[in-house]
Amino acid sequence: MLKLEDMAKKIEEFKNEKEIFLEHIQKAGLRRTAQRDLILEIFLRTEEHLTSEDLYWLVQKEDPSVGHTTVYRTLKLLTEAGLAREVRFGDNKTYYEHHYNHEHHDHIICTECGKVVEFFSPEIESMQDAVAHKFGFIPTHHSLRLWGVCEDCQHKANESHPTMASGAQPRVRVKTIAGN
Amino acid sequence: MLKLEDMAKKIEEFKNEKEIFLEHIQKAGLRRTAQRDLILEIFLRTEEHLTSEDLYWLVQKEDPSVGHTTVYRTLKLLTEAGLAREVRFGDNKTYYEHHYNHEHHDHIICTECGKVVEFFSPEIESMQDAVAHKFGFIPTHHSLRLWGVCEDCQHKANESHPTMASGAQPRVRVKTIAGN
DNA sequence: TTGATTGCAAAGCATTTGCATGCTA
DNA sequence: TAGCATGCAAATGCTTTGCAATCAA
Repeated sequence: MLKLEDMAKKIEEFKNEKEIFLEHIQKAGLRRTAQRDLILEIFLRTEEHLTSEDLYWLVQKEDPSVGHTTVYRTLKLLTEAGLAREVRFGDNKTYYEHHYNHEHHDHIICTECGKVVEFFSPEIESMQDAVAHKFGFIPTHHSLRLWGVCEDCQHKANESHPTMASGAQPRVRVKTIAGN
Repeated sequence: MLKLEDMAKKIEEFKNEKEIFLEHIQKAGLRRTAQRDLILEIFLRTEEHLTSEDLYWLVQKEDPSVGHTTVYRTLKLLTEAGLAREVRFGDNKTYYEHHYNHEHHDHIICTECGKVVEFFSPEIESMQDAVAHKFGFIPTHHSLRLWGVCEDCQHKANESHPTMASGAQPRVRVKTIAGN
């Protein structure tokens, strides 16, 4: 696919997500505001896992008047609208990632450097549903996280290095193709 | 198996877990104290998912002089020793469950009543390992949680009822046999 | 005796809430 | 105009930390 087409698709996608958002706002009897528009805008253009805090600082750069609270509240709103998804990687922070128009996926997290790889396994998905039904549950959603040592960190294993547990490590998000 | 044998096995298991604990304490150059003994004791005899808070109150009943802090610190210790495992069900609390001598398992959580069912699926387990290796990771551990509506709540679906999101619901732990 | 352990109070941290003010529909 | 939204400060809830006193080895 051409770059131009990629961009066109991206723009299209943004438009759709904004429409979804406005629709949700209307249905819920809420109001469209400049802050919500800006926060959504910046959220959409950022293809990363980010915390409310992260997003807050990005928003700050464009409009320093926006407060922490509004970002929190808007992220909840985006989650309700199906545009964002909450994820946790074990560092006791809530990350948000795009949800609408994005394939569902799970995460592998490196215990050494904090790198996060996204993957998708249809087999695991269907077995999860099977298990849920076996216990009489109608499944709604799930969370699967795998932890381990990534290739890079296995090679660095000789050198001494701090582990993730011992301090904040930069988190890297690695885009990945489907798993199985 | 006779009840008597069950009890004998239980006692045996407790003894082992205590030994593990003492061993861990020794290896780490730490010290055995009355508080740690008591907290471990009560943790072991409680076959539930419990929070530090929960455990604190149970301990209080037997020794009101023990503080919150010590329970927190001891639970961390038990986790390091491999006797406890931290779990989260989405209500933003850290639960602890027995880990040593207990089969590894995952959880299905009812989104309506908060019921938690434990299950184990060897197939899912091995697929998880396969996925990790595919991405170059050496897997260490994982967390799989399924959410859905349990059988009871499906039947109650006609009556009006609050959802879990709208308030604290009693959490029930259901002991379960292996999943697949 | 030495240094780990405890309990209290205080601090942290992420998140939520109360409320007066501002703004959308 | 009605009432939702905002931003600040304060409150919350869970967890950790500083510290003086205590206790195990």
